Amino acid sequence: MEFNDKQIEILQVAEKLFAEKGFDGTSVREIAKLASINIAMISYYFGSKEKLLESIVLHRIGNMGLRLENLLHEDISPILKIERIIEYYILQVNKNKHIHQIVNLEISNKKRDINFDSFKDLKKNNLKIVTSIVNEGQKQGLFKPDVNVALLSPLIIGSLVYFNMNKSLYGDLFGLKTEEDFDNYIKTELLQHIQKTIKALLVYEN
Amino acid sequence: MEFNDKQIEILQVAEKLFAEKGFDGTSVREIAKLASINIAMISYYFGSKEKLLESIVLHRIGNMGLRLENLLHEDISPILKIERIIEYYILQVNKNKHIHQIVNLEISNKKRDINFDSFKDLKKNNLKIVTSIVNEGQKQGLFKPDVNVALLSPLIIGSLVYFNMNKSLYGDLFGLKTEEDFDNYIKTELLQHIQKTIKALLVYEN
DNA sequence: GTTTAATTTAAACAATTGTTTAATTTTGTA
DNA sequence: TACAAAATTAAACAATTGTTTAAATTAAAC
Repeated sequence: MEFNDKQIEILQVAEKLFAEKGFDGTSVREIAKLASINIAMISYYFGSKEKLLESIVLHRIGNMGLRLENLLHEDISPILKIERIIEYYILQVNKNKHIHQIVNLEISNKKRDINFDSFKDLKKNNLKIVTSIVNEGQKQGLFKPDVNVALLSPLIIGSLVYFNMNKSLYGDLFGLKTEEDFDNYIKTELLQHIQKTIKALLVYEN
Repeated sequence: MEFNDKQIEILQVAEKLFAEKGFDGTSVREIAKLASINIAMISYYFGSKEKLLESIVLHRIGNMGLRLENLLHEDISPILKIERIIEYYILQVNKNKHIHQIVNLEISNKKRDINFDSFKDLKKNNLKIVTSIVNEGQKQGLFKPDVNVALLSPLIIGSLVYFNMNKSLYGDLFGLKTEEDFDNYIKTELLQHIQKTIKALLVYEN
């Protein structure tokens, strides 16, 4: 699926609004207004409001091809690999927070019939890579056995999502005022905290 | 605020629908139909749809008074206390998953002007309790220093929320088919995994 | 320059939205 | 039983929803 510049502009505006106000909470007229186009263009280009959402997902997935595979064969310690993966997850999800917000909002919405399988496949593939790295660390005697690797990403992404959802609370607690403050905190403190946590879970103390 | 039986019935129906389809995705007519009442009763009892949502929050908060305080003064190890707290969190949030789903959906919705401060206060109070328990463990030399306690609940609740949101994915991965399977998995595997993680972060290895 | 196709527009469409009205029924009280 | 208050109803309200229409404009092709 190829999108021209005008279509991409619409996708971006809609992505922002859907993330902020939800799919049902956003009207096509709002999108049209903010994108400076006629309402009819949405149906003209995408067919319907629902298909617009599907296009957003498709468009974002296409530009989100993870490069986790590269990590696999790098000649660094499994510990460092895990650290890098966590950093990559946090930065990636935070950079694309709008689409993640949308997916998180809509994925469990029972009335919607939108296909998020591409997201699911992405996650399954990432899990395979992380699993093989953990196995590598275990073979080298660095990592503890009996770790449920599939539950690591709920920890990483869940923490980030919950942190972002409760901006008001954590803004109070950590004195974060601007959007930039939040971004900085996530990229430093929160990231390090998650790395520390997962290392504590995986790695033997020296 | 006191609610009669009929009002509570409406609150429960609305809570379920809001959680499943979102606030904007649920019409008052749906609620009225499922609760077997006339549409006008919603305005009559609660004033408006928005105030209905506020009533749901109020009603749930009232029945959610945490008993974490009791744990504080029990004569058990800080390690056990932390385990208990995590168990309590998971069970409590999972039991009230509908209202948590709603709050998570709506708390970051920029168009809504609903007061979730009661939730925020609850969280701040819980944080105080957890902090004092962690300090206790640190004084006893059981816990490591330099742990960001405020980031523990994103880990706990975030993991659970993310797990619940991605039912389809984790259903595939762990072979969970029914709602009961999920509930069981959460109360056993996921709970233990989170306990293990946080203990690894906090407690010195023996 | 003419013709065809693609884009853009304003207007209209029917359906649904949350809320209110005014009449009716039920309930509780004296 | 008679009265007043509360509860319930169907209908109407105006506003907003997503989508379509048919005409007008622009761009591309020949």
